[in-house]
Amino acid sequence: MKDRIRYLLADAARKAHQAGALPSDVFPGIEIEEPKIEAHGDYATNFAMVMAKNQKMAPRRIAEILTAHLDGAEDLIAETAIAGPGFINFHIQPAAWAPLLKAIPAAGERFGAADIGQGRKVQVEFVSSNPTGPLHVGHGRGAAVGDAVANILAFCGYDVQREYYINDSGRQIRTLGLSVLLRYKALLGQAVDFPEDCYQGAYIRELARELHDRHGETLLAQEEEAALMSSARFAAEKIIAGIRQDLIDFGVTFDQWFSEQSLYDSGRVAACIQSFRDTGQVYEKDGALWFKTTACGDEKDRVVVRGDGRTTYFASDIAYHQEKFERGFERVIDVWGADHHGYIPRIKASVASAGIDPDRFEVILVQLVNLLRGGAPVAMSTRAGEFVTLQDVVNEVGRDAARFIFLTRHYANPLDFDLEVAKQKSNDNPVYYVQYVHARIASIRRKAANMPAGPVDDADPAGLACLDTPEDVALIKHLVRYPAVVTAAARQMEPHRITFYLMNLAGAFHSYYNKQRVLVDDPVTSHGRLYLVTAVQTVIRNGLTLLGVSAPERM
RNA sequence: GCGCCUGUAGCUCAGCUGGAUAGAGCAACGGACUUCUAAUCCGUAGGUCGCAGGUUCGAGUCCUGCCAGGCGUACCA
Repeated sequence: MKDRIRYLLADAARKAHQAGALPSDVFPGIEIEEPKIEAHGDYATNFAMVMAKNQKMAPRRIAEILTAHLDGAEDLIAETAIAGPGFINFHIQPAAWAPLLKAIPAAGERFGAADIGQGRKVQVEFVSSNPTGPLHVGHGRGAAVGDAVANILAFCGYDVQREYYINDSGRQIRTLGLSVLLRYKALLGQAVDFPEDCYQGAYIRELARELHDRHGETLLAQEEEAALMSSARFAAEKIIAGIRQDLIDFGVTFDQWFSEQSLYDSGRVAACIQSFRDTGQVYEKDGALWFKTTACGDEKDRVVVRGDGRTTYFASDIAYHQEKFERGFERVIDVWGADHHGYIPRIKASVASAGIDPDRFEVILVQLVNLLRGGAPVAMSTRAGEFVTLQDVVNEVGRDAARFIFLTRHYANPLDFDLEVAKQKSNDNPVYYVQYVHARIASIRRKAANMPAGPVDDADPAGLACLDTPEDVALIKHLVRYPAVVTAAARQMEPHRITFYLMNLAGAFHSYYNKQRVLVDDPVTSHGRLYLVTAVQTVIRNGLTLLGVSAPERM
């Protein structure tokens, strides 16, 4: 619809210039917007105001000239008006709306998609929780955001790969191994001193029991280092398997699980460091090896190899991100917790050092989740092992409610997640409000199948012509907006735009439902309205699918 | 100190990359079920968009400076 108006305006501007009414033939881009106020019409443009300087004319005068040269628009535009400092407002013919619906069943589950990716390869890396414990709610938000962003980009024509990076190397894995090994020894009757910096959670004891089930008492006979590594490997594998299952239960799957350790095993980290030595991007100071990240805007240089010869976490990160780009991704997107924001400059610096445009590396920083129960904060201490796991939350409130709520805020804002509210099947809980639309329409369609209203999936011009009440038009206008919302969500990587759109569309539908009966005595009207609500159902389902939320037939 | 994020109705938040008179939900108050699902709808009320400047025809939106809150600022991961 906007494109048609844009075309008409461009045509009018050209004709006005040819007729000598406009001095310049240089025209700015045409922005069409939807006014907030109904009296300002269905669409409006600031076109006349934007070109005022160039044309050296008053905006309102230009608007008059433009509207006078609008041509061939009678069946589309009922009325134009010039308002304020020079807006042109367009009132669309009520009958012009309904035919737009035909695009929805025509595209079906692809409705809303625009090919802005054009097959370009994008990687979205998310969750990537350390395999030292189960996922908690914060990871759940990252999972919901990452998965939805990946869905949206894929829907919009990108070739998307989802990846989970496993930090299965370094000191924390040793700590995990030690924690489990100590609990294992205690289990076998040895007196052990359990240090405070070991993982305290109950799941560590559980892992120790499983370690015993698998290996019996054989680890006691091994040397300390060997036993520790056995314990660490066993525990990490178990935990990763648990994380993978938790994510499956949450509706999230990955194309690849990438091991940090593999970067060391393949010699990739060492090669990376060597190449930086060769190109002089690293230097020695105080016995350590430093990377010149300040050259790319970081506030200080960063250590890649410590004085004791061990590499830092940053070293493998450098190698990892270079490896990503070598795999051919045009864009590499990492979803991180907001507490990691300080790492962006150094990773960007490392990417730039490898001769890659750092803008191709993007980070989505997801703010933290405050878990509440009935308004009261739930204790979340990782160190003490007291935290509510993602699995607990999914079991308690359900996958759909959890995922939807995670996406009801811009990710840059902290989120209060109240378990009691998430369980409520009321207006407080928007997921049911949206899903209810789908179920209600499914119910109408079931009923219609038993009526002589005829087939509903073909557009009947007479039926469409019945869709001319203000309620019909309001609903159609909502549906027409959907593709633009998807495009904006993809460009900005902001899934919450779809969430809010769906809540608004749901409101428009529920309102319609209470005002207009779909199945009425007149079969032609019934047909038209059934066609309309079926289109609503399709858009609701498409949107929910992008968010990873189900669209139920019954509730 | 420095860096990033945030500040919009009593509460929780949107605001389509600068448009016209500021938008929802919750909470409050008053209404609507003999009907395709009341997990719904309709109405009333609620605002100095943190503060102060600046940019221009026009600012919640962009720029600068303050104020407040969160997070970060390791040869930790």
